[in-house]
Amino acid sequence: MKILIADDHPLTLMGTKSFVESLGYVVENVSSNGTDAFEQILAQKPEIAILDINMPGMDGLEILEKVFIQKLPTKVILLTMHKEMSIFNKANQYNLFGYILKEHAQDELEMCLKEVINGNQYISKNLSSELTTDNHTEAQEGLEKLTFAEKKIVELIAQHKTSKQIAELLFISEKTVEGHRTNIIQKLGLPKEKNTLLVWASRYF
Amino acid sequence: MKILIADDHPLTLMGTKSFVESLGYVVENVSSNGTDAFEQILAQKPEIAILDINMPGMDGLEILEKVFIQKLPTKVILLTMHKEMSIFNKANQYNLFGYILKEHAQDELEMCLKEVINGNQYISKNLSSELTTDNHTEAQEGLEKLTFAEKKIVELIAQHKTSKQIAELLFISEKTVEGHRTNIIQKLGLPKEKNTLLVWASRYF
DNA sequence: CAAAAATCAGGGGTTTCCCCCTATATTTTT
DNA sequence: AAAAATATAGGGGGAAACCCCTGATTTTTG
Repeated sequence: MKILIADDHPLTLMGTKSFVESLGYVVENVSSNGTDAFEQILAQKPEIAILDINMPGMDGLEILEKVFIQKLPTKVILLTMHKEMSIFNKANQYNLFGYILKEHAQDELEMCLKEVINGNQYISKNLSSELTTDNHTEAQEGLEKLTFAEKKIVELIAQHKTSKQIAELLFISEKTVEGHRTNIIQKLGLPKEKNTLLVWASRYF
Repeated sequence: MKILIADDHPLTLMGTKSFVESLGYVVENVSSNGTDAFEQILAQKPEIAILDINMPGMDGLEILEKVFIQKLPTKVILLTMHKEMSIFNKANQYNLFGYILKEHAQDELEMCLKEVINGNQYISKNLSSELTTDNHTEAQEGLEKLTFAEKKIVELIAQHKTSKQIAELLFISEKTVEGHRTNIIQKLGLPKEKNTLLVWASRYF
């Protein structure tokens, strides 16, 4: 039973590792960034991967998506601070095995591992009650309305790229980028002022 | 040598605890919220308290302040994700003994503990290089360079007014506003990209 | 399969920001 | 008194953002 744990915060990584080990499991691989974690999943094919959602490079959600698409045998447990239903919903499309809030990890991780090992899904009990009190959703709610291509463009706008530069980066026409911009503004419900999208992206992305 | 550790994330708390213990120290108290942590400091008077800054109830900074005001013997080490100079500056007014970024905890905590036990202050080596990207003070410093008329214009830019609208509001020519804009950008040292002033004003004003 | 959605691409237009330059009146500093 | 800073204002121009409109291809979904 090989278990991989990935978290970009070293202390949390160590904490998770020693906690899982205290439950009697063997942690064979640890990783502090998403890209490395996925490579290890590819190479080592661990039975279980406990992944933080917020990581540099590739986040837990992206790894889960890749694992699902490539039909890898690794069962993914997402460990996160995010109580948002949106992330959970997204993750749930990719055969997610476990979803646990970091705050309740100590109470739930043991049960979760047992269930996941038996092939069952385990979702944090506290999720349903807490996802009502969500804080910074204004931006994330907006982002959810966007398609993948649109989100990519918002990301580049936040990096102060112009439509021309974005077009070059994505190998598409400047006109396409402009079209996306118009749609994004529409979807986000931004006021009809100049550069509101730039300001929005700069602030919330 | 009694050490107290407080962190609201159980996994990070455990990680920090086991790491500190692996360095040969004894952790006598742990706490997952600020209020409880301070009560334990009051009751147990540990030599050292390693506190997370972001905690519910009372944060690390508030605890540090109380410890300082009440002249408690506990030496406080703040463990944080925040690279901001502002927080460090505030903390430094209260006889802060250690300031470590979570990302570098593994490299620095051992040295930090040694120094703090010897009565010395230890500040994260990585702080100095990273605190250049401080937001609040940088903005305020920038504003101080501006004249009264320029500040007024920045204020209106932050309210999403265009140069034309600003001109009408201030009963001056649009060209004057544009001239001020150019000078403001110059004084603030903003990069030569479009709309940087708008983004700057929106964010920092 | 058919409908809907996403992605791509173009024409044409307006407004805004920002740049270059110059210039004048007033006030402040040296 | 001379120099510097401040606030004012103008000409002209380029780049970008955003608007309107249309259309095609591909992918997803019912």
